Amino acid sequence: MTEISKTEFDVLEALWQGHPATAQQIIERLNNDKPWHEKTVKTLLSRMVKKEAISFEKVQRSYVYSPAFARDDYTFKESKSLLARMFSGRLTPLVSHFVKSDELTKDDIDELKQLIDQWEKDNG
Amino acid sequence: MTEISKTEFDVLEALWQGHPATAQQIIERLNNDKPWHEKTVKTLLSRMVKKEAISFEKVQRSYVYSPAFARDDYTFKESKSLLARMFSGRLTPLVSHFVKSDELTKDDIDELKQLIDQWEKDNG
DNA sequence: AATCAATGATTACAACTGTAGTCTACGGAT
DNA sequence: ATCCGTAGACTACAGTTGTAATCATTGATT
Repeated sequence: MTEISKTEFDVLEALWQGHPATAQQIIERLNNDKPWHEKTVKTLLSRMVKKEAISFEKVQRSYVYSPAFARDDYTFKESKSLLARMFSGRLTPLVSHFVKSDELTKDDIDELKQLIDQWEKDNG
Repeated sequence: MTEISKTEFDVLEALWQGHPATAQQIIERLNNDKPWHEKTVKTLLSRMVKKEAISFEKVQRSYVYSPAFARDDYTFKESKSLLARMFSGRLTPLVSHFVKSDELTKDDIDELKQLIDQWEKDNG
C-alpha cells in the first residue's frame, strides 16, 4: 500500500464510494462537498495511478478507475502508523486522551464496552 | 500550533525530553536512536523556529531551544485530525479496528476498562 | 595578532504536493 | 471531409520536505 497525500485520500474516498468509476463520476461526488477543479482531480488520479494506489481500465474514450486497496486496510495502517509515532504503538494512551478531554458521549462509552465484551468473547 | 512534518516531530521529541536544550544536546538524544547528521538537525531546528513550533534564546555562542507547545497537546490534536479525516471524527471505529485485528492484549483491555470506569465516575 | 573550530545563517537540490493550464488525439456533429 | 468538444498526457510552478554542504562570525588557542 503506497503513501498517499491528504488530498489524494479525499479523491480516493470518492472512489471508495463506488467503483469502478469514471473521472467524471468521481468529480461529481467530490463536488457534493466542496468545489474541486476538474484538472486538479485528474492530476490527482494520474498521480495515484502512477503510485499504484488506484488502477484503471480503458472503456471506450475514457478510463474507469478502481482503488488498489480497501478503505479499512488503509485507515487501519494509518492509525497504526500514528500510534507507532506518537504513543509507542499503544492504543490506550490515545483513548485516554479522549476519555479525559470530555470528547466522548454515553453512546461512545457503550460502544467501547461492547467492543471489550466482544474481545473477551473472542479471546478471554 | 503549527503544522510540522514527521521528521520535525522526531526532533521535537528529543526536545520534549528536556528543555531548554542546545542543538548539541538534541543531536545527542536523537543519535541514541539512529544516526542523524548534525546539519540536518540544525536545518530542522531553524525551520521549526521559523514556523514557531519551537523558540530559542541566545546563551553566549549558541542557542537553547524550547518547544512552543506540549507534547500531549500536539499528539491529541493530531489524533483528532486523523479521526476527523478517516472516521468521521469518531473514536470507536478506530478502536474497533484494533479490537477485531487481534492487536490488543489482556492488559490493554484492562486499561480500557479502567478508562471507562473513570469516565463513568466523572460523568455517569 | 593569527588561526582554528564550532555555531548559526544561507544556499542547494531533488521529490512530493496542491492547484491548474496547455497540448494532442479521437469520436461525434455538421 | 471538417470542426469541435472531451479525455487523458504533459507542463507549470510555488511551497514543503528530507538531507546536507558552504559561508560567515566569533570565542578560544597558539
